[in-house]
This record gives sequence, C-alpha cells and structure tokens, in this order.
Amino acid sequence: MMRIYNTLTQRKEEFHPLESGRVRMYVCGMTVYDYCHLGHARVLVAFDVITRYLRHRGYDVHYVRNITDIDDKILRRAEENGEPFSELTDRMIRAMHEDEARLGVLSPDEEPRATGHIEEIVAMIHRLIASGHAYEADNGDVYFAVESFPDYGKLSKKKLEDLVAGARVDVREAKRSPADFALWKAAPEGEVSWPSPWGDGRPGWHIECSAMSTKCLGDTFDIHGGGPDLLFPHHENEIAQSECATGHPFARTWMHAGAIRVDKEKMSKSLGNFFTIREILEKHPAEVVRYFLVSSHYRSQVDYSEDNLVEAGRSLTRLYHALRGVTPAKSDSVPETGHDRRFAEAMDDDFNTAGAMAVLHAVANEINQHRRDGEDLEARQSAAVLVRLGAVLGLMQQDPEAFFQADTGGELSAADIEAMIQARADARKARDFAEADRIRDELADKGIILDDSREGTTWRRG
RNA sequence: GGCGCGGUGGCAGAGUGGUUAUGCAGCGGACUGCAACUCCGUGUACGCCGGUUCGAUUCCGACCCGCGCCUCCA
Repeated sequence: MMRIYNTLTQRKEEFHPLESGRVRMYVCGMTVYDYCHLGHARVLVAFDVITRYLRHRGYDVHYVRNITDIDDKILRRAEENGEPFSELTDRMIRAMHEDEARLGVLSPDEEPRATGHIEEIVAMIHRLIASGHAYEADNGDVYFAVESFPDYGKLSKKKLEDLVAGARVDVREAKRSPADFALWKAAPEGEVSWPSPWGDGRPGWHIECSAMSTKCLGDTFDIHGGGPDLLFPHHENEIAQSECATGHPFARTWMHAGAIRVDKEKMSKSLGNFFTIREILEKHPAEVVRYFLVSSHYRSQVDYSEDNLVEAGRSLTRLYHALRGVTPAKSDSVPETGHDRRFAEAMDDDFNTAGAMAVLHAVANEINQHRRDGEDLEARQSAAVLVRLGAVLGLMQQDPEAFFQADTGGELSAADIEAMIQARADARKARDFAEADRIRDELADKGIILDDSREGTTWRRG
C-alpha cells in the first residue's frame, strides 16, 4: 500500500489510481526563458524518482510534463536579446534537455508545448465564457471570474476575500474583481499573437496547463505536481479553469516539491541567488548532484551549499567503492531480499528517498562484508541488489571505474596516471618506499587518490 | 495580518509512544611497508514549558525561533 501526501487534503493518503494499474501524472515544467537552476533540478529529479518508483512497483505510468514557451518573460527576454522568441525558447529547451540527461532524468512520455496547443486553449476559454466563468473585458483581455467558482482557494487554503483585499491593483487591467486572472491577453500591434474570437492575442499564464493536461490525460487524472511556488496562484487557477470548463474534478492528488535554499533564503529567479544546473555541474559530477537532491525527502526544504555537495560526493563514493571490482550477478537471478522490502517500505511512505538511501548503504555494507569473507557469489548477489535498487533512484548505474575516474578536467590523463602507478609499483617492489610515497604524494597533490589491494592499485579522482 | 511547514547527536538527514536510522566528520582497534579503501567498536540527539500516559523526541496545548506562500518565480 502506497501513501502519498496530497497538498489538497494536507495529509498522506492511500494511493489508488483512477484506473487500476495505470497512473496519469502531469507535472508543470519549465517556462523556457533562461537556463534551469537547481530548484528546477529538484522538481525534475523528484518526479523522475516518483515515476521510476511507480513503474518499479508495476504501474503503467503516463507522465506528461509541459513546456511553457510563450509568456511575458519570454517575450521580454527575447526582445532584450534582439531575437525572435522562438529562437530563445528553442535554445533553452535544448539546454534543458541536456541538463536533464546529465542528471539522469528520464524523458516524460509527453512534453506538450503551449504554442502547440493554442486551439485547445482557445476552445477551453470559449467554454468558460459560455458557462459564465469568464468574460471579455473592454481592453480585449479575457479574464476568469474567480467569484464564479465557489471552491476557489481550496488548494492553497486561501479565502477569496483576503485575496481580493490584498490584490495588486493594475490600472491597465479591466477586471471585475481584483483576484480575476487573465486567460487571454490582447497583443499590442506587432507583438507575437494568435487569432482568437476575442482578437489577436496570446494565452494567459495558467490556461495552457489546464488545456494540455486535459488533452493528454483527460478531465480527471491521478497526480499533478510541480514546484512549491506554483501552488498559488498557478495550480489554484488551473483547478478553477479546469473544473469550471469540464464540470469534473481535476487532479486527485497534488504533489509539491520543497524549495532549495541558499543562505536560509529560497533560491529564486527574483532574488537572483540561483545557481544554474550547468554551473553546478562544472564543479560536481552529475550523479553527486542527483544524490544530493535524492538524499532528502522531496517535500522538505534543502540547503544548497558546497559543503553539502562535497559530503554527498563522499557518501556516494562509499557506495561505488562497494561495487568496485565486483561484477554484479544478473538481477533476475537474485530473488527479492529483505533489502528490497525495506526499500519498498520506505518508498511506499510518500517516496521516502532518505530512508531508501539508508537501505542502499546497508547493502553496500553487506557487499563489503562478503568481500572481506571471500564470499564472491554472495558479494555479486548483493551488488546486484545495490544496482537494481539504485536504478529506482536513478543512481548506481555507472561502471564504478567510470564514476571514480571521470575526467574532471585535471591536468593528468589516465595514461599519465597509470604510468606513475607503474613506477610506484616498481619502487615498492624494490622496497624503495620513499620513492613510492613521493609518487603517491605527487598524485595526491593533483587530486588523484590511490587505493592498493591484493589485486593491484586502483585510482580515483577525489 | 491571513494560510502553511519546520526546529533531531559536530554537520547533513530519516524515523518512532518503551528496542541501531543512515551518511559525513571524530575517536579506538584490525588490515597496510606507511597510507587509502574496507571491516569491527565508539559518541549524554531529539527548541522551551506544561499536559495526557506506567512511559513522550514521538500525542495535546502554550511559548520561542526559522522558513515558505499571500506578486513573476520550480
């Protein structure tokens, strides 16, 4: 039995998909006007792990993650750059896909784009107007009438009257109520636009997700996820639009990832305290970044710091050390172990990856014990367990040597290092330990750590 | 102000009404030419104050502190 925390009900609930054995999931992806930062990585990795675990558990998962490729920020950035908006968005989408791939994030099954669904968006707005939930304003914009939806605020637990009282007043807007939000924005002459019954314009921010999720997954689906700052207003507005347009309940379970923080503050575009994925990957192996993200629960806040990433690297190193020099048995040949069960127990409880990670370390310890005792077969079987459980978290899929020796731009090539190791081996054979240690120190200065064993010496970049 | 989340050992980070999280760092031992890796062992942890209970870090209440959303942000 799986339990998932549902933002809508504010509690963990038993998870039962609408259709037995099949999970329909929609996650709000990126607005592509800049490179992805670590906060985006958190969401990407969190829902990647969720998808992997659901599949591991036997569900047929249909995972949709959208791309918002038209909005104010995109247009502004494109204008600053002096380029067509689609050139900007194409570039950022490519970059995003690169970042994802490096972090081991599997592609969603569908990746719909707002600009590819203008028809569906217009149709949905049309229905909302027809049913009295939206209206065309004098300035050509179309707004959602928040007061027409009694459930408004049910996700973010906000009261409409508080929102109205605190709403920002923009004199250019022609809203009936301050809390109303745009479904369609009239485009000024010369700006990117699509034709509509209300004149040329473009979609408001939230409507694309309602239109695309409904199109890809149906009126009602199982899981809707996204970053913490999407809860309000984005997701609240999606619910309003979708439930008013279709007359059916929208997503059943709402999942939100926790924020990444830097120096006790949320990492965000507006604060400017963000680190892009590619910046971080210049300094740390991608799997270490992933390990860092997965090592805390997806809903908790996480503090980004160099120290924390370094520690994650050490911890992951321990796991790979257990695998070093061991050829894992075929996973199929290793029946379910207590580790598999403990792992599943942790993951069944709202995807407790931190608990699952402890199991990985227990398996690593077991491998090391078998190796100490010369139990090769058992070691290989345990190694298979480590790799197969790691796969569910998107970890431990590299060859250990590849992990240890990944070229991080050091001055020494693998061949240089091997030559020095050979020289040291010769010195040791001649019992010239001063020379042997000199070589080892020289390598250590350049970030190369040697590990001696009965089978010989291996090296890694530390 | 409204709504919500959290305060766990040196650090990171799970969890539980009474029994070992786990990792990093530290310390002792084994292994090693010496290290590294690994193994074995080791540490007065649960913000504060009340309450419920045979027993609370775990439940309830108050308080203190931190954070998030309420505006574009994953």
